[in-house]
Amino acid sequence: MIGYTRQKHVLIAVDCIIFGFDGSSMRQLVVKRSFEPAKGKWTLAGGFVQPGEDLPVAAARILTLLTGLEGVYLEQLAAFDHPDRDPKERTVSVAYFALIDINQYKQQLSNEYQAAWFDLREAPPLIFDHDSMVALAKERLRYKAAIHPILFELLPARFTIPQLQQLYESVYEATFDKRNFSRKILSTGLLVKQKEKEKESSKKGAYYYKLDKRRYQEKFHSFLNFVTDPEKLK
Amino acid sequence: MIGYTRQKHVLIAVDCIIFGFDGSSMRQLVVKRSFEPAKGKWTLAGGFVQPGEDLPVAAARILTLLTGLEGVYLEQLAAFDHPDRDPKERTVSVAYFALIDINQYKQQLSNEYQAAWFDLREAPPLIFDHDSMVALAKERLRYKAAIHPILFELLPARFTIPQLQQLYESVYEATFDKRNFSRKILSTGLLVKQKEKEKESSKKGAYYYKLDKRRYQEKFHSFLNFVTDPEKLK
DNA sequence: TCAAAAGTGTTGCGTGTACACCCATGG
DNA sequence: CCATGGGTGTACACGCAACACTTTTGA
Repeated sequence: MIGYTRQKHVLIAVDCIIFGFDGSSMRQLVVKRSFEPAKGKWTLAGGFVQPGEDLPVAAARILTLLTGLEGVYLEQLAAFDHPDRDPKERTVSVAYFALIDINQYKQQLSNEYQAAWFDLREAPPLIFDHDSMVALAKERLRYKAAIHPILFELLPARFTIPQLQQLYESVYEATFDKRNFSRKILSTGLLVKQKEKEKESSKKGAYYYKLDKRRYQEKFHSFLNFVTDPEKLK
Repeated sequence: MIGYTRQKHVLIAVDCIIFGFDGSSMRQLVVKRSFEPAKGKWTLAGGFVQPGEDLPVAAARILTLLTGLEGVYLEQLAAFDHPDRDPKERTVSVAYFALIDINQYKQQLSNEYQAAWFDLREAPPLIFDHDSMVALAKERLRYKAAIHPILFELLPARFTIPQLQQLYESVYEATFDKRNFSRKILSTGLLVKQKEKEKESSKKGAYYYKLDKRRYQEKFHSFLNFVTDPEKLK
């Protein structure tokens, strides 16, 4: 407990792990770094926190800059600060993970930043400690999605139950029984059936559903226990 | 994405929420701040991260300084950085929460720092945003303890099942059925019954148990579901 | 008419919960 | 001998998992 003078000052940055779902597998958005060190290498979207900004604001700014989207799901993951994580200067980075609807991203896409979506299982190595940030984010996503209905953030406003199941299956790299899955999902009372069907991916067509926003807010903190097997979480 | 030059540097600090269990209720350790601003007010144990230290090392250092204990359970909670959270200078603080055996603390107690244990329900207001750090830590503790067997960190090496139940009851501010509780706890296979009994708090005496360290490591990530009612978690 | 995906019901089993009585002992 | 807290067993209900067949329709 020492006074403020003579304390070392550090840089403070934010890095975003951005998840999306392309209809069949989970993807993450990474960019090519535009400055030294490690220029041209793949990296998480990130940047320094600006004066007057707090961390969530900085994370949201970076996300909007890259995707054109606002109001997306954003959650603080952890602070990373190994003194030598950035070779140039001591930088503390606070990682955030974001869940976005990949279709909206496509509409907004500007090619200003060299960004690319990679399948989570085939992503290239990233700079510094970004790979461990991603690993932690994947773990947290599984953990949280087993308990709270956050995966809806990855889908468009209208979606079908088979699409939702595909999403859960790719997050957990597992398969679920479709009868049990739909019953469990519907029993939450979170979904509202629509009159229209999605007819592209099958002949019969699957009914669209929408989230009941009111119940979603209310029930967000409820345990849903989509995944019971503990091994799938760690 | 801008170069490093001309970026603002900030102070980086660590604050520790230290939980203990006195046998009947949950307590937290707070200290009187020894320097301006807010000198003399109650605050979390904290300090600036020193050059060459990373965050967990700084948190452990602060904890050892205050309690004399080493190797205690320590987990990163979140980074806090409202630009005006510290009135003197922009400081990013990373909060950690610690679980310690309060009896060991008493043995090690040095009065060098003006520290005090408060019942969680009767703690005084703390400076800056420390109250919201504590609130988040309480939430995280409940959340995590519902899933992982972390509360053992708050007990001595030998403990009885009634003591353990008292601990869970004070964490969740609820009461549990003792028959169901002991069955559930014993079914984890985490406990080893001892031959001796604890005879102070009852005439019959309650058997001591110890943690099976090997199984504790193995099963740490398992769901235990001690608390099923979702309302108790948020 | 057939292939491909959507949708739906039942049963068994295991886990959680509610609940009541006996045991050991110090005073 | 009695008051206090410790320890145990059972029955019921609910939730989860396993499992197969019918429906729709585009090609």
